[in-house]
Amino acid sequence: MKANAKGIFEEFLGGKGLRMTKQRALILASFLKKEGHMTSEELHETVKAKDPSVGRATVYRMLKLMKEAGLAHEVDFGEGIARYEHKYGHAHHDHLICLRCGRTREVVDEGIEGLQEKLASRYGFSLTSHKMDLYGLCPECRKKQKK
Amino acid sequence: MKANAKGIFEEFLGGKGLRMTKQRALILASFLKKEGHMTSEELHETVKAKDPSVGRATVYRMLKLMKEAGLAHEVDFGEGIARYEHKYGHAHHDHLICLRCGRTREVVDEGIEGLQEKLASRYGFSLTSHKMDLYGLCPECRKKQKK
DNA sequence: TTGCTTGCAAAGGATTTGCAACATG
DNA sequence: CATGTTGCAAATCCTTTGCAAGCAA
Repeated sequence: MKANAKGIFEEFLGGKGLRMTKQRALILASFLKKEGHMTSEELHETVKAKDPSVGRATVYRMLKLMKEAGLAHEVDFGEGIARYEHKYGHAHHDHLICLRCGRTREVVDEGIEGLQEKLASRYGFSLTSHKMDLYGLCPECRKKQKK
Repeated sequence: MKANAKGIFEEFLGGKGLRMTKQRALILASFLKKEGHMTSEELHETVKAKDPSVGRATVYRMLKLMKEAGLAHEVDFGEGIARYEHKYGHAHHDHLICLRCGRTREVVDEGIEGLQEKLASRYGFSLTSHKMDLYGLCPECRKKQKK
C-alpha cells in the first residue's frame, strides 16, 4: 500500500515532467506513515529526524504536490494553521472534534451523505465535495467535566 | 433590528467595563448593513467610506468583540482569510458554495441536523456546534458549463 | 481625572518565493 | 547537459500588539 502510493505519486510526477528525489520520497513516506491530522511543522519534524538537512519550504512544496496528486487532503479545525491527512486508502469521512482535548474521530453517516445530495439538488446545485466538522466533548472529557 | 443589535452590543460592553465609541458604532452599523460573508478588509473599506480615519486594527478588534458579543460569526471557506457573517437575526445555517463563481447560499436541513446529533451520540460525544459546507456548482454555473 | 480606545507602525506566525548551488533523467 | 529541485533567507499575507496621544464616563 505504501509502495503503491509511491507509484501513484511517481506517475503523477512523470505526467507533469517533474522528478522524484530523495527528499520527496522521504517526505511522502513520512507522511503516509503517520496517522492523524498533521501540520506542516509536525511533518517537517518527522522528516528531519531522518534527514536534518531537509528544509521547511520543501515540505510545504511537497504538501502542495501531494494535494494535487490526490494523496493528501487539507483540513482546517479553525486553529489558523493547515492540517493534512492522507487520502490514500482513506475513504471520505467527516470529523468529530473534542473542544477540550482536541482529539478527533473520523466518521461517516450514509444518511447524512444522502440528505446532503438532496439538499443541494433542491437548490439546483450539483455537489462536488463537502466538509462537515462536528464540535463537542468526547466521552472522556464529558466524564471529567462532571467531577 | 439594527437599533436593537446596537443595544445588545452596548449591554455587552457595559458588562465588561468597556465603552461605546463613534468608531465602534460605525463599524457595528456597517457590519449589520452589509449582507453576506465579508472579510475584515471589505468591512474596513465600507467603514472608511464613512470615516477614512478608522484604522484596520480597530476593525479587527471590533470583529473580535462582536464575536464575543454573539453578534458575529466567523466562517472559513478555505481561502486563507477569515470571513464574518452577522448572527443577529440569523438562525444557525450551513453553506452551499459555488466553486466557480463563489456565490454562497445559506441552508438548513432539519433531517441532517437530527442525524448529526445521533451520529455524535453514537460515539459518546455531546455536540456543541458544527459546521457543514457543501461545495459544488450553482445552477447558473452549471448552465454555462454545458455551453 | 482615570483608564479604555485609537491609529500607526512594528511585530508575529504561517506560507511562499527568489536565487545560486545541486541533482536527476 | 538541460531542467527541475533544494535550502536558505527574504518576502508576503493576514492578524495582533506596543505605545503615545486622544476621548468617554
